[in-house]
Amino acid sequence: MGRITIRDVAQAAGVSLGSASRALNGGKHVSARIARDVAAAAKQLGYEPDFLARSLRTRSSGMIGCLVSDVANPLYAGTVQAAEARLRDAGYLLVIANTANEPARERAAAAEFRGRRLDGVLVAPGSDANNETWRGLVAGGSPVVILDRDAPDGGGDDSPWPAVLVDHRGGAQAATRYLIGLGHRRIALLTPGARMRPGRERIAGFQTAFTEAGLDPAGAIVSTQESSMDFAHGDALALLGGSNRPTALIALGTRILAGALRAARDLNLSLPGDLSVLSVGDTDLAAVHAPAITALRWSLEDVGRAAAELLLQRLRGDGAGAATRALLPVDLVLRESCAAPAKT
Amino acid sequence: MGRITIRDVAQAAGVSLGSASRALNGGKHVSARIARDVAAAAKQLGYEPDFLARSLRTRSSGMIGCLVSDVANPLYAGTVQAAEARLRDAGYLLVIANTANEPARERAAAAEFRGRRLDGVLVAPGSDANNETWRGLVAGGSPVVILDRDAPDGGGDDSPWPAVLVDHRGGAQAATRYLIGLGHRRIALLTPGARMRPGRERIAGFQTAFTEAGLDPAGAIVSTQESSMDFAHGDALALLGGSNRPTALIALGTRILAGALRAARDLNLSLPGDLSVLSVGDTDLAAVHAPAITALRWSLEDVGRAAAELLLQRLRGDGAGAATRALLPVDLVLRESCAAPAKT
DNA sequence: TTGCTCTCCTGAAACGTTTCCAATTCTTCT
DNA sequence: AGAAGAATTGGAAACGTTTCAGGAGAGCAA
Repeated sequence: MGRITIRDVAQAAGVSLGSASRALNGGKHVSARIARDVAAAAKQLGYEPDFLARSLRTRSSGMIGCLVSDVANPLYAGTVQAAEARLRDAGYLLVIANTANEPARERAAAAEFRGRRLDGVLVAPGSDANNETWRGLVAGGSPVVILDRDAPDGGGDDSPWPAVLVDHRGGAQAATRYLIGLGHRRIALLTPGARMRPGRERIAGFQTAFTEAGLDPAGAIVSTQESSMDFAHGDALALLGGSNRPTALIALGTRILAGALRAARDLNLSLPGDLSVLSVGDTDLAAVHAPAITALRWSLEDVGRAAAELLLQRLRGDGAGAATRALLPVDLVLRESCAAPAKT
Repeated sequence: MGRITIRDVAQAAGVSLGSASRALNGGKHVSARIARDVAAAAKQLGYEPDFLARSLRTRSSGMIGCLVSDVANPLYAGTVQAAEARLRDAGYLLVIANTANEPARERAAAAEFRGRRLDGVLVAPGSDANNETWRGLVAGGSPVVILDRDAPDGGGDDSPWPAVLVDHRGGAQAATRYLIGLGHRRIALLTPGARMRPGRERIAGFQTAFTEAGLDPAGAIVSTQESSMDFAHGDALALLGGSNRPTALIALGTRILAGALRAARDLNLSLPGDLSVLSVGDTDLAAVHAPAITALRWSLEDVGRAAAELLLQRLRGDGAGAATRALLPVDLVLRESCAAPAKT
């Protein structure tokens, strides 16, 4: 005695297979009597439809893929969670694939997704440059929504790729302006490399703020690094220990920020007296550190939700008139870690 | 012109459907010539097998579900990531379902998993008590591995449920012993409620350490709370502001720890002079805080990996002789946040 | 040569749905 | 009343794969 199929339900209800299917799917062209009988039979037998069979027939798996470099990174985790919530409400399941920033894994995951006939993909690859991955995803034919990355062919505003972007440029610019306004003239930006959009945009905004203020751009010190705490620690030590050290620091995320803070502590620099620190991304660490760290904040939930919404739009088919991209704002949360630089 | 099926491959190679299938699956009873021709044809046509159709026939979806209360929580995210890596190497895709601790969502997800014919499930429900969820999962017939939770019917060591457990009891006991050894006699434990295994075990270990030291158990103050920063902040304020305040604090995770640290700062208590603080879970915050927080640490990666391994074992069928549960150790990482209490 | 086993191969039957097509019944209008 | 049209229904085909039941040769012993 195997699983209960729709066939059993039809038999129990005394109707044909097709009618049972129509009745269960609430389709039209079903009499009230049959609808009732089938529903009753289904309930009584404890019938549960088989998604696999259904998918095979309808060519829609009801699953969305999520290609992301590092789910354990809080910045992604929050996004994924929000997207999952929205998608599951819409009846989709979310499949995640961690790429650990390895192109090979990205390609493998893209191929896997294609074979599994996923209905759509949310993607934030480890590098913008990796065209292979993009091609692989597109080949599947299902809609793709990009999470805070530039699409391969011209990231212009008319790019055909639906995307959810965060206004890192505007945020970085606002933060830099703020520090400049406090009197800082040498500011260091510690960020993961320009390999990806967030880093690129932040650097652009950072430098724009300098030039628009008519300041010597040499004061805008960009230090790119991998997102490792130890690495950032070493770099920050070198940066802050040298002569003519910056008077303010903009650091990305928990890890780099942590490394920078440790370095400041090692050098006995007090915050914000000797050094102003500003965090890109409002983490628990920034909020609770003493002194509390002024931070750029954007909503991870909004990113996830917007991405899900954009994807659902495409899946429903009304992709024509709808917006193709969303630009989410970044706010500057003022706390205690920034002040005017010490007089020299 | 649609997708390329195995039928096209067979035709191109000039063999029958069945032969093509066997050739591609590397099965026996295939001549070298056919194997070669089929492989060539498949490659030339760019054939990619359809997992859905295959699944329907083989009754194995190649997917593992992961039911977890909060993926955005770093404690879970790390585990999920490690599990995903191991499972994907084995050819499985990981499907996540966030339950946000709502039993209704848990039940819905369990039903969804059943309908989708997932091959196995990794589960860490929001509450041990919710038998509905368990029943729903089991009904699917596919193996279930539990992540750091007690199974419903008697969590004894001979429980039939494969599980990966973390030795929170041992960890809490060691931490408490350490604080007692420093001279503390009033210690507060801030942890999410006893609703779930980790909390229960920690409380048990905490209290055991007191009784085994022959101390007044009234000194072991257990303060349970939801994992919200603001909540913990308020509670910690009340706890530390009152008369006869504890001289040491054990706080769980980033959020509660952050709340507690904020409270200590608000009350102008210096660490570790006025108050010793110990973190359960080694987060970035604990590592970088000034002073650095002594913490209990266990490996999230190991939990995920072990769970995946346990599940794969079942899926391969050799569940009989294999170990049914793993108990992972918890280490005490000594840092600067604990010291002997001030003399009264 | 005959019978037997063994290997390789083909054709067809599943897996559980949805959906198309044709057949039937029920309305409704002239 | 008769017929056109709509609504409902049953049966079968399809989705793309794996696997089962056998058939066609080939090798080998008698």
